[in-house]
Amino acid sequence: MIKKPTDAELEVLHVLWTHGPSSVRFVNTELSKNRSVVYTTTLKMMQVMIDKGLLKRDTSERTHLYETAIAEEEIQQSMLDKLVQTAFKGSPLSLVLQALGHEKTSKEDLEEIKKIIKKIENNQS
Amino acid sequence: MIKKPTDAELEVLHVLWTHGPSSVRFVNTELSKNRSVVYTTTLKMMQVMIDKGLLKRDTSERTHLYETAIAEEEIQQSMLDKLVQTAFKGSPLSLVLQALGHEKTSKEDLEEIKKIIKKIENNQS
DNA sequence: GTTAAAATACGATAATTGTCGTAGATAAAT
DNA sequence: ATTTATCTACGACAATTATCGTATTTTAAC
Repeated sequence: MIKKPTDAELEVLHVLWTHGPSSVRFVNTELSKNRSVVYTTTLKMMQVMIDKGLLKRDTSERTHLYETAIAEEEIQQSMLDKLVQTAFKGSPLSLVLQALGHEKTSKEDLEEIKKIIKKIENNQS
Repeated sequence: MIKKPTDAELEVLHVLWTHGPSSVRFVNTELSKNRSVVYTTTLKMMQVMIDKGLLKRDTSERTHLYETAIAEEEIQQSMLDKLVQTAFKGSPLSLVLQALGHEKTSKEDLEEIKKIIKKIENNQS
């Protein structure tokens, strides 16, 4: 079972997923674009995330390089599952409908989704 | 902007969404089916939720009746949006694909989704 | 080589969340 | 009417999360 990252931890993961292995300095700079956060706060958080097994790091150089220890898809899935359970009464369908219904989904996106559906249908039959 | 309910608060909301206006006693009994929780804990939580504006209550009787102050859809949408931002790089499509890809979606569910897609397409053209 | 800049480590604290016990009020049961 | 059960209010505390300051080390600049 995956321990759900906190909101602040997700922000860090987001940076690492997007930019790959990074220094604390870089992550902090990215976070600072959204909100005010002190360098050592980011450092401390990322150290805690090491302990939790959410991150790995290379300490061979003075400036340590951090990367995610868990695949993005895995965490996404785990958070999706959790959201379905807690907010959508256990119904993934309900979640998908809500997502489609209220987002202004583009034509291209709809095509993508139809493709996936066909794929699933083929596998089922 | 809606303040995101905590996990424990979501459990309470879940009960109220499912069963409508309820007493603390009833909510606590429901929660107890899943995990061990003391009556006053549930009471305190629901009182806090009143302060946060997540619940309303009728205090005209000795046994207060609580109900949700925010529509289920609104909270669902707000949590979806948040998840999309934090875990899916801002792409609702990515979330939907992930949800469809990993869940064993039934034939019936797929039909439902196709219906929604058609509906959206019609509105767009 | 001394100073300045940048990095890590880590403890302290604030803020939030979750938990529970006790007190007091009200109603029901006997 | 006294006891018992049930309810609310609320303070206190533990656990988790988030934030930051200080100390120390290491590199770079001068």
